[in-house]
Amino acid sequence: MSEAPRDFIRQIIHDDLDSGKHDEIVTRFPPEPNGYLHIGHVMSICLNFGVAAETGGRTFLRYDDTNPHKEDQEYVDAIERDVHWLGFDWGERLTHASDYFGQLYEAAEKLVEMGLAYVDSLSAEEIRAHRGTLTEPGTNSPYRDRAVDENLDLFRRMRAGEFADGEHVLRAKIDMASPNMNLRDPALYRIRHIDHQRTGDTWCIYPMYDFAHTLSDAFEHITHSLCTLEFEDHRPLYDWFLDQLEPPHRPRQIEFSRLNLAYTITSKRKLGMMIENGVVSGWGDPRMPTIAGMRRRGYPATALRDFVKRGGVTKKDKLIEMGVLENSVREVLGVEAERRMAVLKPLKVVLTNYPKGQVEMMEAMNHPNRPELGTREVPFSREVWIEQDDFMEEAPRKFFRLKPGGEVRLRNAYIIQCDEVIKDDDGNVVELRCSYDPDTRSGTGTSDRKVKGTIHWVSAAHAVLATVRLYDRLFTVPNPNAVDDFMDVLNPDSLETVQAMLEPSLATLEPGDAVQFERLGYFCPDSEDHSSPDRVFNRIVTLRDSWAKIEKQAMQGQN
RNA sequence: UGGGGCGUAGCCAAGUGGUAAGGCAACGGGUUUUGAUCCCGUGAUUCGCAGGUUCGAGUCCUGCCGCCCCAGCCA
Repeated sequence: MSEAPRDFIRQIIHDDLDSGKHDEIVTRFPPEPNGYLHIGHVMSICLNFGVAAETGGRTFLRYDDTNPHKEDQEYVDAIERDVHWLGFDWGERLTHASDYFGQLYEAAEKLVEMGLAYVDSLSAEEIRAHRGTLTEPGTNSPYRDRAVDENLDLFRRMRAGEFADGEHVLRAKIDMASPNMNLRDPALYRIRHIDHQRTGDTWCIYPMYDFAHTLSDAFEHITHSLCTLEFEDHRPLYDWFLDQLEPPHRPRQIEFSRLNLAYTITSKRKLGMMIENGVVSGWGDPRMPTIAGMRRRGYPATALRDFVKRGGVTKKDKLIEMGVLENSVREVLGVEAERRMAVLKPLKVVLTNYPKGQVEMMEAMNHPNRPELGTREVPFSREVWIEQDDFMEEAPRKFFRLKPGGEVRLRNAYIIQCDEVIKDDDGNVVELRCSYDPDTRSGTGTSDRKVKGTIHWVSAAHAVLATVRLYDRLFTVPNPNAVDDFMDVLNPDSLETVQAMLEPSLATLEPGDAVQFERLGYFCPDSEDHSSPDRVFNRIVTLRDSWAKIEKQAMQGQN
């Protein structure tokens, strides 16, 4: 058992185990299948499955499918795939609120019989008007004191389909003057003549969240029902159901704060709008904060779990910087990913003193800190591609790369010197003529002279072409949730596509394999669009880049 | 302005009356054929503010301030 951090929820759980209140911890992850799971859900999944696993308990994956109007099978399939991919297993415990529709209905009748629920025939608008406001108490519905028999009859006829949508609603009879709005006679059942994805047309009345969720928890013997802060006000209602119905197992609801990531949005509605408007390609677009998107982007599941662990579990509103997530991703990939060379924005270099037609195979380590991963051979020849950014005609003093007359080491190969810069009619640099020093070959060279910079390259004659997608944050402000219209703060440059040159060994890389393109970042073949002739790579995350910082600071100093 | 929560460094976060852990970021320095990795070092006389209790307060009490959530027949 790993040493998990003792956040306030784990403390409660351990206290309950120590005191003998519970012998076994049972939790549940209860998504509504009306959208894809996102980074916020990752936290809930890790928490629910985590605390149970750490204590030898069990976790249910339960679909909160009480509103057939919004739900779809596509989402249930995606949810299962995503939870599994994240590394969790619910075993036999895959359930649905709809599994309990029968028991839920019976419990509702029981409340009616107890005089604790009534059928209200007011319209939705009238009910709203009777509810009062945050500072003013509500007023009782004229139907509030219907006799039990009449309520029972009406409720049964609601179920039998005798009424149209909205004609009646079953309400709990609690307190219309409660300062807690959730206790002002909340709706328990509404009429919806619509097929349910699982129960078909068996039902035309569907239970509301509070009622269904509380009882589903009780039915499954959930010990700790963990949810987010906005449900804090619902806890008195949760407890009210338990107090009145007295199920044999009494769950406890505990709330924690959501995980918000800076520069992203997690509202299903808003993510859906971005898809509709073509801002992104779908729920699994690599820029999306969905599990599907992050998986396609190349984020390892272990990195996501590590990220969530670093965030902690508290009740404080949080907006976590992207850097924390990126750090988790780099930390995992830095160890696991093999190194390769690729040039994203190619500039041709001709080695004028290198024999035409000659090819040398250069040995390169697959991982500088893990020699056990071995080496590979990379072909070297007279013409190579280097990165455009690695050459500057008028370079600042601290620029350690190539400049006219300057020297640089080609990684795993030779030291070269820039002799001539060739430009087109518009003055753009299109080619560099350089000479190499034969005594400086990596590993076997006779010269031990050193140069300040080392750059990556790809032999032009052997280069494998690929489309590489470079991603950036989707929004330009840290908290797009806080602006009037999130579409106003979209980052227009969240996707850049380049035609890159890869070293030959990359030709056979498959989706699912992540590698580091040295000096550039971590990349992986795209799981949707990559194929053997038409290679498509995603940049998962860049490497830390202290040169970029120096450059930025220099720019700011000038302005 | 009713009710429910939350305020410890730029972002997270330990701390459970005994003298402010840790991570990320930032900033210095070292190693390095990735300006990566790795390694070393630098941060709170102070915990939203003001009083009070106490030998002693981030922890207890009082008042104030700020932020978040709630008026779906959504979850």
